[in-house]
Amino acid sequence: MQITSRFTVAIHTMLCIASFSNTRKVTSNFIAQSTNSNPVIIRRILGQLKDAGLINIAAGVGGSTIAKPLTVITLLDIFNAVEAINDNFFSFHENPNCKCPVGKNIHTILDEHLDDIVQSMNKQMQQVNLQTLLEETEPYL
Amino acid sequence: MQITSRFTVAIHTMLCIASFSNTRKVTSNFIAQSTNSNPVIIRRILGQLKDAGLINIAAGVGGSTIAKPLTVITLLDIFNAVEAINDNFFSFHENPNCKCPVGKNIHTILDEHLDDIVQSMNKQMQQVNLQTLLEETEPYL
DNA sequence: ATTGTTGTAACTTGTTTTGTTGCAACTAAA
DNA sequence: TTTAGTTGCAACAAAACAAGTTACAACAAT
Repeated sequence: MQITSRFTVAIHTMLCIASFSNTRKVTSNFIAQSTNSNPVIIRRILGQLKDAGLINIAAGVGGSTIAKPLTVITLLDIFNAVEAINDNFFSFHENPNCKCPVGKNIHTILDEHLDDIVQSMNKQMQQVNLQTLLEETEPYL
Repeated sequence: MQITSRFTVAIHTMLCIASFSNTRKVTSNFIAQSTNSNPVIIRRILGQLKDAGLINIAAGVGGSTIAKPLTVITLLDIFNAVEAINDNFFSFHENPNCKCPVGKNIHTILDEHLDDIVQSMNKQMQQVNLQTLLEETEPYL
């Protein structure tokens, strides 16, 4: 069980746009080459990032730009944009036996604790913003 | 993207053993009925829990028991037992373009931050032990 | 008009999770 | 020593999902 590569590809995508959109047109094809992925895969991710309000996409002529100040975009924003889970990070087996006291209440017992885990993950993801990542990239540019 | 139900089924399994093993024989079949799963699925999970040293399984005659004090077994122990990831919770797309400064360094840039996220998740999982969960279950027994 | 791009649908491929069947090995008890 | 109930495991099937691919209409600047 792993978090999909979509998350890190989306971060990679955001970094490409942030790094290059002021000097060249950043198309799905360009990003696909940098990530070693596929333009259509990237377009799907770009669409999600746009729906989340993180980027703008130029229709027709092409190319994407960042839609917000880099300091306010965090890993959590990107994660939520491309991983449509939010409330169901952990999954349960369906229809546990309601005649068993454990089976009957497993959801009630676990929900709060699992939510705490998600919250602590979210909190840590919020600590990292795009500006920071970009600064860590810049020595290599 | 969701964490597999194996995790919550494993917690459910541990709770069944903790709740019932002193009054009856807790077999894979019994647990399968409580979780609405399959005895073989449960046996696979039981095997992982045993390998992690969390339970004992009686060969031949059958039935499982908890192998450690309930207070020292945490959700993290169970998670690590059944989700064989540990170091690769987040995944990357393979072979990013090493000619692109972002592609070339994406791993270096992200690894530490992603590890922080995993660590904060682990830390929260360690906050919840089986004893606590059992006490929360007991009102329903 | 032409060109390059996006958005999207439809399909394929590969992997993983979950379920299932079958059976040898084992242990306690009859 | 047989019997009954159970585990461990292999092999396979089914379902779900991630990722890749092909194709094409819609679009906007030149």
